Amino acid sequence: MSGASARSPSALDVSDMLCFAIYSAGHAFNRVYKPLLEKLDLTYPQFLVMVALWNEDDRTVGSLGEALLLESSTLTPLLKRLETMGLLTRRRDPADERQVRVRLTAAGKALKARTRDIPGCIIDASGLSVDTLRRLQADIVKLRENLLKASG
Amino acid sequence: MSGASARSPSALDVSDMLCFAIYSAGHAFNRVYKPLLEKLDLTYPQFLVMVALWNEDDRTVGSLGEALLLESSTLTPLLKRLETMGLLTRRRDPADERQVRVRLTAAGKALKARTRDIPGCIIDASGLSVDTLRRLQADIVKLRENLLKASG
DNA sequence: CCTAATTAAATCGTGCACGATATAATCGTG
DNA sequence: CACGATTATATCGTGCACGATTTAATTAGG
Repeated sequence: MSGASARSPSALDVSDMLCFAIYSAGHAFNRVYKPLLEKLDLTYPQFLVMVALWNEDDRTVGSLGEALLLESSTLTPLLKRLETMGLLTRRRDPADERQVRVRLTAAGKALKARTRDIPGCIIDASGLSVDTLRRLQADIVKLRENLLKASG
Repeated sequence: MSGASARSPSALDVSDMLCFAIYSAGHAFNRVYKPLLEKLDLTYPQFLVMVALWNEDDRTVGSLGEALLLESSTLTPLLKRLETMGLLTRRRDPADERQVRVRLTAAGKALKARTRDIPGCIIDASGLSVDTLRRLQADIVKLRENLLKASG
């Protein structure tokens, strides 16, 4: 048999690769979120932007990008869609016209109430205890920090 | 202060969400892989397809989709690009013309030699011990299985 | 057989995601 | 205060990713 079945730490087989586990777990999360978010007419990345704004409103595009680790080339069209839906407004900051300030509308704020049961649904779908989830989350954040450090 | 800072298990704040940790860790992995894969002229999903084929050649599109948890609508254009690059061939199976068999070319097989130091680079970039990585991988695979079960 | 149902890929439309580049405003230095 | 450098966002091009639909081949039932 080939070396792949030896399951060495650096095995080059998708089923053994942590990066693939994370890549595919991301897709799996998306599949769980999709029916829940469709009721709100949001995609998952749009939902993340809304969560960020519910926790801190009136932010610049850059501040959102820092929180979500996304570039303006990703956020700008996404924010325009949310603006078209009437969930937020985008306006140049008069004090510094380079910046665009993103603010929730009343509808955007109101939408939060309709997300109350989502965390519970996700926890249920994960099939893991809250303690396990918390530990896993901390480990992955640590991993992410190391990876970002390594990639400059 | 808002409820978010209480860090309750179902806290609706991106920095507390496991799904976001995984989503952003996926992006972080991509950033580490990018310079390594650019030398091979591969994207990360293309690399995953090649890894799958290095471990088992002469597969159908469906078999690749099952291994990588991707749909034919994702794989077909991706495989066409790899075919254009001369790394693989796509041919209808004469025994069942519904299926398309994907086979590595000599160039595709040869490319594997140029990936030898990638696993080591990734392990280094992760900043974690091989044991920790292995445990994390197993936990995330379990999580993924639960999520896929829950999403039908 | 021969048609209905099933299966396998491909196609299409929408929405991320990012690097490279462009545009415009602000800052820093002399 | 002028002008080069920096900063913030937007634009463009490429490549996933998926659901819905389409096309074509195989299988099953009568």
